[in-house]
Amino acid sequence: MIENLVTTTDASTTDAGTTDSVPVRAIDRRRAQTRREILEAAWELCREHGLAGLSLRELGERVGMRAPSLYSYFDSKDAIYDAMFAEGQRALRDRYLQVTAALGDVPVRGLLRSGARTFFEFCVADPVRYQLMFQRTLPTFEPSAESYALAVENLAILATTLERAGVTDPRHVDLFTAVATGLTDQQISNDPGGDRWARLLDDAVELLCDHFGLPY
Amino acid sequence: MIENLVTTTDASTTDAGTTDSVPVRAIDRRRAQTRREILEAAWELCREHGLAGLSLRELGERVGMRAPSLYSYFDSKDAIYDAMFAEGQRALRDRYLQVTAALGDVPVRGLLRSGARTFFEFCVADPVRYQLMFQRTLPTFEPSAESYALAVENLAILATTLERAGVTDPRHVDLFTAVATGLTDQQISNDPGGDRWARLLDDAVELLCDHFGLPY
DNA sequence: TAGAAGTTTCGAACATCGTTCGGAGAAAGT
DNA sequence: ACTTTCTCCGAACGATGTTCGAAACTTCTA
Repeated sequence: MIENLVTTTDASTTDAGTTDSVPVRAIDRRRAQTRREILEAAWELCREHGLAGLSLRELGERVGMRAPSLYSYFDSKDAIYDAMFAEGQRALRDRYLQVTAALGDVPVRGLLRSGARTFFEFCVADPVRYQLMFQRTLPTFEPSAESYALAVENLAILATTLERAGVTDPRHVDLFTAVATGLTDQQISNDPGGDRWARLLDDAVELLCDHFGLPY
Repeated sequence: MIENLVTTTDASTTDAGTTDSVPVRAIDRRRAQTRREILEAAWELCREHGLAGLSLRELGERVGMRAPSLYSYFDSKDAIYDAMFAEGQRALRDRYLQVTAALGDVPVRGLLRSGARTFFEFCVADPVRYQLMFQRTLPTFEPSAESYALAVENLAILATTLERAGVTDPRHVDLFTAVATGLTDQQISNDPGGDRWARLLDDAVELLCDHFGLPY
């Protein structure tokens, strides 16, 4: 059982996509709903035209308004990216917790194997999201403190998983993340939709476990 | 002696940074010189404002002309990126050949160690160049056939090096590149200017060599 | 229910961007 | 000296993110 390690900064409960806490007034619920629609359309457009190809006029059109109207929901274009970034981090966290909870008692190597695969498949499932979350590619965008905290939290979850598996040396943690992201990156960049590097994942984890001296 | 192999398309000989082949007419030499100046200024600006932050008006100003004048040297902004991409690939190839030539007869593990380190240090030395060459981040830019051929050539050099060291299994080649790029990417993204992942490089190569069953 | 307060929408406009066009001026070739 | 070629740039086009202000709509309060 994984208890409440959640209640730190903001975005307390797992609200599946909302940035603000759950609204009470009807007007606020409508507003939050529109925000969700905008973000959903933004994801679509980014997948169509690339992350940097997002146009506010086109985005507005897709949700039935003009570009300036978007500014009553988000302070800027980068604020939209920031909300998407936060959504991605929350989705990854939920996936981590979900997988960890479903696993129960599993040998340490299985723990690392499933951790690596969870990350890998999460990234491969949505390359644009991966680019936004892990590759600092948009020139003006930088995640806000709140969103960055979510990323830190996810790193902490990873570190906890590794520690639980007996990996304590920081060098080993770094090597593990490097190999996982390396395989992921190659897969997305050089064989999108395929499994050329996906097939190497289990072997790589096994190799690292040997190197770390972990039991089976 | 380099005779008149000029009349083909372009880029035949090793001209260390020029895109077109070595010009004979004075006017063409002047033109090539201006192209080099533009590219040099473009590198500078990209390092200052990020790869996507390059502005043609600002670029023109830095080389003493207005933005439209750049169009007599490059067909478009993406053509400038393409020339920079090609420059990067040529620089990496030269670095590869230079290191390989200096090595002479070296045990296979040393070969792989120095190959990985060459790549790593080349990338870390200029993150913007790395982003342009290896991360598909600019939405409209795609390397031209000529430039892409340089990238393929570099991959071939890498493959040859691995083969010479006894690594023939394609899965092993893929794993090697994934680990090398993974360490590189983490270093650039999460510890720029530091050596947090650089220190792991030799260990990682050694680990892979063990896994490949290579002699010492 | 009437009016005040707050919120949402959008046309117009600004600065900036990559890019095109056309003409002026310089350089090169004959 | 004449012609051809090339270089440079002001003006302008369409697109971008963003701001402003005035309407229209919604919500709250007397």
